[in-house]
Amino acid sequence: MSIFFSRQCEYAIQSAVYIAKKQVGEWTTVKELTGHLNVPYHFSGKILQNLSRKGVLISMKGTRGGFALAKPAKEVTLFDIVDAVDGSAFHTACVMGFPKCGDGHKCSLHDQWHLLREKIYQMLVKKSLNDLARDMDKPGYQILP
Amino acid sequence: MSIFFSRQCEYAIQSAVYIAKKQVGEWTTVKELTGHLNVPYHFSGKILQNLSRKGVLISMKGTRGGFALAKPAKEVTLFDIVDAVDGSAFHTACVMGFPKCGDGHKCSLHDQWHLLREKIYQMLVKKSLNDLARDMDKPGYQILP
DNA sequence: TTAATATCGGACAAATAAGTCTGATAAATA
DNA sequence: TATTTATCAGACTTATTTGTCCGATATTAA
Repeated sequence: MSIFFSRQCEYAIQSAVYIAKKQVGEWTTVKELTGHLNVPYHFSGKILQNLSRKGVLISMKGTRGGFALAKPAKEVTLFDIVDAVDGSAFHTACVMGFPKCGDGHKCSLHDQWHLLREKIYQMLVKKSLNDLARDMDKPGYQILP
Repeated sequence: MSIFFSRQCEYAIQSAVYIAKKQVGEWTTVKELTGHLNVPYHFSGKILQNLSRKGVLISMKGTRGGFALAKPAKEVTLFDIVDAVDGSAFHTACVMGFPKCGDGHKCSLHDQWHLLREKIYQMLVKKSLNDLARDMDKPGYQILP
């Protein structure tokens, strides 16, 4: 099911994109979010709480409360979300899991994989939540209902 | 721990590389394998049995038994191993997990990711077990003890 | 034929990830 | 102030992955 990110991380990304579509100053509740996304209600709560502990989101309790981005959507990258949820171990670990693989003893895929994962990193770090939200509103890109 | 492949798949790859270093006609036992690799004994058995069910390995019971490649190491690609263990869902699923992402409704990363995963696929399908075994015997590439 | 040594099959146990529930707390509104 | 509605914290359950155990079967060698 999940390919490169954990399922929790996929949920986090989708939620962040949804929230990034909102006007500045608007709050998004878990109820609204899970009404539009295919994410379990209580699990969503956990994920958003985690993102606000990590400083990606801010939260407000009470009747008109909810979650919002801690920074402008232009300044939050996809990598920020991934890093907050899954970490960035993919940047150092051997793709085939060889324990000794490193600069001294490189595995047969080491250099190739290094290049590819750098491209993946660039893809994540260059894409802001603003980019994502904008793209997914274009015709042919619509995904969220 | 595991980055792109499941841990079981990492074990399978490492085991396949080890076996590919053997002469044609030699059998490798689970005991020998787990003596050299950092893979749990009984788990290793399961993994190799699975690979032989999938036709990647052949097996022989009894005193001089063990496992061996079903085909010459030149003809077995890394993708064959990955496909046998983890499948090839990474080829079709949306990297951010958007349920409706497809040719009609592409997500914002769709095309970029398509390119990258094709490069990953090429990396896997172009690398034979023979290549891997050869590379990992070179100085600076040594990983298996 | 017997003993030793290997895979095979299935059930089982442990660890991790995913998902749920409940009571507490804080903010807004009546 | 009381009620409503939201997040928050932690314990809990379920599902999946990882890892273990044991008895059966097949092969070799004494």
